[in-house]
Amino acid sequence: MKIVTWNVNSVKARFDRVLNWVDANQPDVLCLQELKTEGDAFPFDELGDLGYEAEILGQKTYNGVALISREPLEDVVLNMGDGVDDPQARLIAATTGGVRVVCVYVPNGGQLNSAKYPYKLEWYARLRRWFDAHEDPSRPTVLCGDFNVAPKALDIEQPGNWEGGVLANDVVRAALQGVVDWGFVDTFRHLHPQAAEYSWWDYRRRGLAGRDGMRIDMVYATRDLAAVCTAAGIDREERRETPGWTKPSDHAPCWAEFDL
DNA sequence: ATGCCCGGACGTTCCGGA
Repeated sequence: MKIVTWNVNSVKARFDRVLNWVDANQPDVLCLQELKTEGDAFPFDELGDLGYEAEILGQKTYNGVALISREPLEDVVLNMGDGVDDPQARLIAATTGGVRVVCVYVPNGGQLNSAKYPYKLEWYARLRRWFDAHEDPSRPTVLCGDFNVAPKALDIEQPGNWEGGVLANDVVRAALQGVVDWGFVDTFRHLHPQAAEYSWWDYRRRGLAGRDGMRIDMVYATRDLAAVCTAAGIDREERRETPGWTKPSDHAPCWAEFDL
C-alpha cells in the first residue's frame, strides 16, 4: 500500500498537476492539504474516473484537507470536534484498506510574537489529546500531512535561515514530539537515517535552485506498520518548474509503501 | 539589507503562506 501526503497549495490552481501525478504514480491513498476551496473546485469526478473516491473537509481561501483512496473511506472524522471554537479545516481521518489514516494541516505559526504561534502550539496539544481520546495506537495507523516543523537540523538545508523560528525551535519540536510519542515512527527517517532531503522550498527563495529546502511534510506510522514499511521518499521532481505547464506547489509529495 | 513568489478575494492591495 502506497500512502502519499501532498500540500498542493490550492487544488484549483493545481488541478492538472494533481490528476497527472495521481495517474502517473498510482498511489493507494493520497492525503492533500491546503485545498483552499469548499469543494466546488475539487476534482471528484476526474478522480473517480481514475478509480478513486474522496472525502474532503473544505474551506474557502485557506486550509482544507482531503483523503483520496482506491478503497472505501469509512468512519470519516472531520476536524477534532473537541469543543474548541476553531473554524479552520485542518484534520480529516478515515479507515481505508484496513489502515486508519489521519491527514493534518498543522498551523504555520506566523511569527513567534504573533497570536498564530500559541494557536499552533495549542493545536498540537489538542491533536495529542484527540489521539488519546479517539484513536488506538495498537491499530495500524498513519498520520501524515504538513506539520510545519522540521524535526531536526538535518531536515533543514540551511539551518541558519530557520533555526529558532516558528518551524524549528525546541518548543515546537517538543509539541510535535508529544504527538509522535503517542506511538508513531517517521517512515522517511526510519528508512533513511542520514538523508538530507526536503519537502518544501519557499517560492521567495528561487525554489529548488535556492537550495533552502526543509522537510516539514511527513508520513508517520504506528510501530507495527513502520516495521513493514518497505520504501519511503519525496518526489522532488514535482516541485520543479515545467515550462508551459501549471506551476508547482511549494511542497513536494511525500510517500511511504507498506507491505500489507 | 531578511526583501525576492504565489493563490485568493467583499480584489486593483491585502493577507497568509513557512
